[in-house]
Amino acid sequence: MIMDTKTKARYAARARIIKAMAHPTRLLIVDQLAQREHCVCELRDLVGDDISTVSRHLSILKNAGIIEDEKRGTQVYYSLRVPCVLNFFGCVENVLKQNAKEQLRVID
Amino acid sequence: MIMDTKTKARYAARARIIKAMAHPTRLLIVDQLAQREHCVCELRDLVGDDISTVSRHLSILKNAGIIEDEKRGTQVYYSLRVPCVLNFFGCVENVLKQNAKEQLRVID
DNA sequence: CATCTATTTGGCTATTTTGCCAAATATAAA
DNA sequence: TTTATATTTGGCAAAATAGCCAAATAGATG
Repeated sequence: MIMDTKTKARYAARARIIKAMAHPTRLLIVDQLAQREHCVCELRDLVGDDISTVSRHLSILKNAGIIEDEKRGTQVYYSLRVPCVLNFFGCVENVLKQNAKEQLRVID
Repeated sequence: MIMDTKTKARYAARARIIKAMAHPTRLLIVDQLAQREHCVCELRDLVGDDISTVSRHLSILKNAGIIEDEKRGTQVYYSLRVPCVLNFFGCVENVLKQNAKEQLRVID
């Protein structure tokens, strides 16, 4: 009972979105943008990486449709396009907490 | 205003969880396990990949704490440990729908 | 126009991820 | 014990990702 092409494509599309979130720096960026829009240089200061690296992370998130940009003068401001991605954090914390509990249980 | 080590570690931990989900096959597996537990060979039939590949995907999900396993006889049954990951799907569909809308808008 | 600042992109290397095959392991059954 | 089935693991090669530097681009300002 192998998957048809259409179903496969659907999962691939979903994975692309999630993959865009699957990086520490990009999670931090999303977290920051949840509060307010930021320009690239502000995010570089927060992240501490080379600005070209930050720009690449931003383009990955933008490409996935998670954030959007607006150029104002010489700066580019990024903001969260789909706030529901913030719901990920709650569940992720949940998983981490469960894992920690399990760790304790194993050690005992 | 660069990040401290602790904060960095927190985002890294979160990213590890999300990365475990960031693959089409693994999303399919999570989706299936949401309905009921499955043994590896059932999942292999659904996925269509080599069984060693499926096993590796399962170990990644298990390692992240998203699924758990139980050996019964010669088979290993996997089940969802943290159902809240299913909430991801709703938001991901949301993003995909928004992206499609934007596509339409651009074409017009 | 020349220059400055902010951002993106090309190009490169190092690292990680993927997926297969073959071999190892574990349990059940003959 | 031998055999068969289910699963995991080692090892490899191909592909994708990450992050840096340097160069290109774009807008603002003198």
